Amino acid sequence: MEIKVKEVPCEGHEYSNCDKHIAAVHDTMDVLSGKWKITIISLLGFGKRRYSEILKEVTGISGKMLSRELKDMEMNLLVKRTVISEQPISVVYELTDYCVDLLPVIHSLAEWGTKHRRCIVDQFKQERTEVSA
Amino acid sequence: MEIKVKEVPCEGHEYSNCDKHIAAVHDTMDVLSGKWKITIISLLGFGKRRYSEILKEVTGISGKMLSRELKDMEMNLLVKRTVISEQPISVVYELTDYCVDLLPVIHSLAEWGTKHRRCIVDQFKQERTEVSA
DNA sequence: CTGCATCCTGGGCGATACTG
DNA sequence: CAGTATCGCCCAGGATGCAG
Repeated sequence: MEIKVKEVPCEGHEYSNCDKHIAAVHDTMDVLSGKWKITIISLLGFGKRRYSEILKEVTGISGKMLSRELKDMEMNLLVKRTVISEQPISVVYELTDYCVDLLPVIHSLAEWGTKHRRCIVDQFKQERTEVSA
Repeated sequence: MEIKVKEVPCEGHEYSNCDKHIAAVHDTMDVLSGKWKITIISLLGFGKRRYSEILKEVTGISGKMLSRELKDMEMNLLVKRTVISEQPISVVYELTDYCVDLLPVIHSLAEWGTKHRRCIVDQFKQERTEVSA
C-alpha cells in the first residue's frame, strides 16, 4: 500500500485522511480479490461445509485454488477451519463472526452492481435505437 | 460472469438470487479493479482535473495507464470528459453524478478495511506476546 | 480426503518513444 | 498537451501429479 495522492486543496473531505482512506479501500479489495472468495463466502453463508463439498458446489474451482483461497481467508480471520479426526479425515470450514461484518459491505457492492448492469444495458439499447432512428 | 454455485439448502437468504448476487458483486469489483481507479476517483472527488494534473497528482501512474483507466471509467459512466479547445488543447475530467452513488460503497469498503487492518495488527502483536511468554 | 509442488499461459501493468 | 504503439516483465490462476 504505497499509493499516494499528492497534496491538493480540500473540498468536502479532509485531505490528511485521504491516503489512509484509499489504502483502507485497497485493503478490503485485497481481502475480497481473486476469482473465488466472494463465491466461497456466499456459499459458506448457507452454513458450514467440508473441503470436498465446497469443491463440488463452487463450480469451476480447482483444488489448488480452493486450498489457497481458504488458507488466505483463514489468515484474514474470515473462516474457521476445523479438522474432524474420522477415517477418512475431513475438514470443515465456516464463516467467523468477524466475517459477518463483511456481509453488509458485500451487499452494498451487490446493490450498486445490479443497478450498474441495468444502467449499462439501458445505455447500450439507447445507442442502438439512436442508430436505427 | 459465468460463476455459479450449485443448488444448496437455504439458511437465511434465497438461493434463487444467489448467482445474480455474486455476479453483481463481481460487476462492482470489476469497475473498481486495478491499481488506480480508486485513487483517481478519490482525487476527482476534490473537483475536476485536467489530464496532466491527474498525471502529476496521482504519484506513480504512467500516461498509458491513466489514459486507459480514464477511458474505461468513461465507458462505465463514472467520469465525464470535456475537451477544451484552447491552444494548447486540454481535457478535463470530472465525476458524474452517477459516480457519486458509488462513494458510499467505497466508504463502506474503507471502514471495513480500516477495522480489518487494526484487527490483523492486533492479532500479530498478540502472537508475539504469546511467544515471549 | 485434504492439500501442496510444478509447469504454463493470459493479462495487468510499467517504460519508452512517437503522433496530432 | 493529450493520447497511442511497442516491448516486455510479472503474477494470478488453470492443469496435472504427488504426499500425508
